[in-house]
Amino acid sequence: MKDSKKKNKATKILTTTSLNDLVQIQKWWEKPPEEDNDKSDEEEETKKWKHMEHNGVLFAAEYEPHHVKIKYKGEPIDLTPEQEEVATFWGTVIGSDFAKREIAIKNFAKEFRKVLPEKYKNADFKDFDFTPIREYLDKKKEKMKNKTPEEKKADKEKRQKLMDYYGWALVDGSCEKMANFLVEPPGLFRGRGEQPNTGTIKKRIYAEDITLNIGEDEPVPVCTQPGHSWGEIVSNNEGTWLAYYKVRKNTKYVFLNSSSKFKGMSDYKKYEKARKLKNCIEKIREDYNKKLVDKNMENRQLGVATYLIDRFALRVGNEKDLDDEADTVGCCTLRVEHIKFPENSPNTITFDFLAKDSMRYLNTVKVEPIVYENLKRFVKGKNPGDELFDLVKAQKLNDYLKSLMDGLSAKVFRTYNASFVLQQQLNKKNFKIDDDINEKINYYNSANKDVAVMCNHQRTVPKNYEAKSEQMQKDLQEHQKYLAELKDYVKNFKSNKNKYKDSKNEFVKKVFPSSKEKAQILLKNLEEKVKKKSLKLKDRESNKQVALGTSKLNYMDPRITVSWCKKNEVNIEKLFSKSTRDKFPWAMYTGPDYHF
DNA sequence: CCCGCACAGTCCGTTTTGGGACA
DNA sequence: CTGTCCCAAAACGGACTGTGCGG
Repeated sequence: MKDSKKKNKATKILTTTSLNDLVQIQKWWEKPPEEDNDKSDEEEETKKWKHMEHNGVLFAAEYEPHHVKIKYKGEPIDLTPEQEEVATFWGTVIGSDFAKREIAIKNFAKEFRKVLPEKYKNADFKDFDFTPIREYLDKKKEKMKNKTPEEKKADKEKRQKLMDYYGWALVDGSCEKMANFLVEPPGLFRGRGEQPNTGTIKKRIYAEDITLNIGEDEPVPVCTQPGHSWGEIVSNNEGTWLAYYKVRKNTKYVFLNSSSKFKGMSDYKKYEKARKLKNCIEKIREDYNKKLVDKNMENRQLGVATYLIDRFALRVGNEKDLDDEADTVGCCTLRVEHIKFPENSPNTITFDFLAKDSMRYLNTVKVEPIVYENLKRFVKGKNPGDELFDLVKAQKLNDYLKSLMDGLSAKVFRTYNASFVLQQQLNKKNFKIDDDINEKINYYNSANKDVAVMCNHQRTVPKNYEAKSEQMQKDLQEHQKYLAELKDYVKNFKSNKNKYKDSKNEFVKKVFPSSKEKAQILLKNLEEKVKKKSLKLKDRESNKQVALGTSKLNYMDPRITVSWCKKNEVNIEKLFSKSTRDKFPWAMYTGPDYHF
């Protein structure tokens, strides 16, 4: 058979060759991709690869019935494996915040009823008791936890084997890590915010649902799902995806990891584009400022919308399908109800709306008088639910931006603003080489924080945050007290010798050594410790609702960070984790003089 | 008294998968 | 609209840290 021949070839290349031999880093950044000023190259641009092979995707394991019975009005009921699987979906979430949400309950109850035997079709969902399944799952989890080290090691090796087999793709001569290869397992859909589909079922995906993308003459990956075969095999080298399938309306792609050439190059281009914007930002601001006083209302709205995107790093705001998606907005979809004009504060507006991921954007800001006047005018005579920019859609705004700069779109402003702010903040302070490393890191983090706040990157405060904070506060105070005592002890060593005794309270073991030298060493260490604790506490508090990672990974030009680290002799590992460094190989060689 | 070690709880990096932009 | 890719927070899980105990 033709296919089995191909199969062998795939196995041969990707599994018999040592990964170390295959991973040849292509240093594409040594010859950075040019802006395509040469039109004849455009066709080449759309072809992303010549050769691509991989081992396909891995499916979630088949459902294994556990035969634990849920109860209906206190009585255990028999379920088929199919019904039991659905019941188990709920079993895994009961007790969580998710399972308490009204939409989740409503949607799941409907799904559950669909698969139940006829006699329960009109049953009240509240009469079902899933706790037996929950208890079973908890026990299972406990068992997993209590595995012997040998068993755990075996599990790990098994996972690693799968990773070695599925986790890599061969693209144009280099072996690249994949971002994902496991097909999303069946379960409950967890929408964010008031997502209308929260709690509905994500069906099991079969090989027939998968479309694979491989090179024209490459071997077809082995389908490891018994009794099934791939839906479609294509060779589309205008895309960078390796496979896709649909979960309801959403297309799920299998892509390469962010360390790959595909991702790295487009990241590089993204930041170069943002730098290009930096070079013509004055001209662009001039242009949209002119629009603010244009006679044409559409142009005015265009001007104001662009102003908001530039000044406040708003997203563009495409239109959404509210039947399937949560009611969240961006700039062009802002409604009258999302903006307030606080009394007695001239030229001040308050934004309050749900943005991407249903994250609340609440911000009171000063704007130019002409912007203020315009906004007042846009809301006049409209209902709260009416669109603020009724004459401007995302498409139109981006068309306008394109006319100002080649390749400009709304999101470029976010990248530009984030990188610009980081660079500015870092420039503000000059460290001496031997300044405290923790202070340097802290300073960088606070610059990072400014960016995150601007981009509205939030995180939920951890459940035990307050309690932990209080404890840390007390701990710090005790250490400070001890520090003062120890200082005094050292300073008046002889006379104080009997005044202080070693002691231990809840937080700190106080030691007063009998020799002055020992006390001095201790003092020095303690000073370090107190400083560190104090910094950490401050950092923790000011970052409690801010997520620094998103801007670090997606918005701030990594070369700014690398350059700053070199200039200030800070190890990059202090600021970029392993995977972050792997994501930005092209930025790691940046010198200390780089400027965004 | 001090040191090493096990254990638990927390922290933090990584993975997952849902949301959004834009051609 | 669809197709593709970038962005996003939450879930997850392993590493770290600090603590208490025994030798």
